[in-house]
Amino acid sequence: MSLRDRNRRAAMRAIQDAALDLFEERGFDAVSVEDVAAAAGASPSTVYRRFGTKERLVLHDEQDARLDAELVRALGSLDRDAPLAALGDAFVAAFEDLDPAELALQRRRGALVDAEPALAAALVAEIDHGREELAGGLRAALRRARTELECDVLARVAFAAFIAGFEAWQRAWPSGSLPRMIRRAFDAAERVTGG
Amino acid sequence: MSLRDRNRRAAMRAIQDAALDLFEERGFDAVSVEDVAAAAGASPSTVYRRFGTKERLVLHDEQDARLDAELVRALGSLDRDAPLAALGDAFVAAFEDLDPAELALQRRRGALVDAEPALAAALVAEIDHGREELAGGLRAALRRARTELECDVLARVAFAAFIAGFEAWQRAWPSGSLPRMIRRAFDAAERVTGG
DNA sequence: TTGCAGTATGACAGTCACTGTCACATCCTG
DNA sequence: CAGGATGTGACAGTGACTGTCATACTGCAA
Repeated sequence: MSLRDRNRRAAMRAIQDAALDLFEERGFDAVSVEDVAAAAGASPSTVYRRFGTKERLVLHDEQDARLDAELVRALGSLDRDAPLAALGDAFVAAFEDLDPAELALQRRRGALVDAEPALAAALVAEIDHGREELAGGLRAALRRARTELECDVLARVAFAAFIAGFEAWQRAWPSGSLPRMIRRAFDAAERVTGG
Repeated sequence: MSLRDRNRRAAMRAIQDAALDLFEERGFDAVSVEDVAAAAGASPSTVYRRFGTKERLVLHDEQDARLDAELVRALGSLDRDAPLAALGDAFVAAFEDLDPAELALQRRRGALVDAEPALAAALVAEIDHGREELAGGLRAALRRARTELECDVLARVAFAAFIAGFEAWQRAWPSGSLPRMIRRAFDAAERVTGG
């Protein structure tokens, strides 16, 4: 990672921090992107260049890369007889050993998303994009063992369990462990299907 | 249903028809709400009053009420030992015996949603709202038999299967039956879990 | 240290989705 | 036919987002 990249990350963190402060204080709707830019000592142009949309000021997450990597890894060596369990392992692994500061940031963002329908909508749309990529990967990895429809359903169920676990963790905050909650959600998924 | 209601429905259908025509012809982004209003012989004010957002010009569906009703019915007499199957029955029932014109409209809207990320995002958000309501209903109906987490996961898996079935039907168009595709998706859900 | 190439930045103008308001028309009801 | 309730269009305003351009800056190499 070059020096430029590091600078960019630092700048984005500063802007996101300023944005979260303002949103928590006044509410998402009552704060304009211009306000955020001013508070962060940047121009609106820069904010848009970095984050693209107002919603991504909240949703942007450096941690996402880790989940991607875990899922790619899981796809590489996938147990064809228990694919959901394997995907569950990947999600759990992606959220294990998280920095407490990172965990608090997750919680902070989650609280805003809960309070703001516009953020919830944007988050769901983003997640759906990741879900689609996973479905593609599963189709490739399970070409022989499963139908296209099964791969699609599998990807959906996996993300369904993940999100359910994440939200259960948020409801239980500050007690409870995120990876453990995700694990429990995957277990629940196996329990509620098939009677 | 009063005369006023009937008039309103007719007006909404006319506006939605005009909107779909324009969006298919020029693309969603290249058409403004003002264009739609002009084509439908109404004012932008009226369009916004009826539909709320530009996306809902495409997503609005009179059929939604039927799905709601079926889900409420399913919740009323829910088999606690096979809740996913019962929900599957409800989704299948909601899309059985559909008017061919209604079916074509479903397909038309689906094609636009596939082509336009903004529409996909709005649709996913709308569905997520329905999913949340179902989760609430399940918590009430299964209070004794299942945990909150299980109810949440169950609602998510049910909608996951439904959407997967719907999309499979779209991919297979014009062959294939929508209720049968939904049924197959629910079967797939039971197959891919616990495997 | 300095000069250079590539890149980030900020200013600006423009589009359009969406909101709220108000006067006016139109429609069921008694 | 008079009444209030309801629907409508015109209008002004806000703010998210886009594209462009000149300028400033940064990291690298000589």
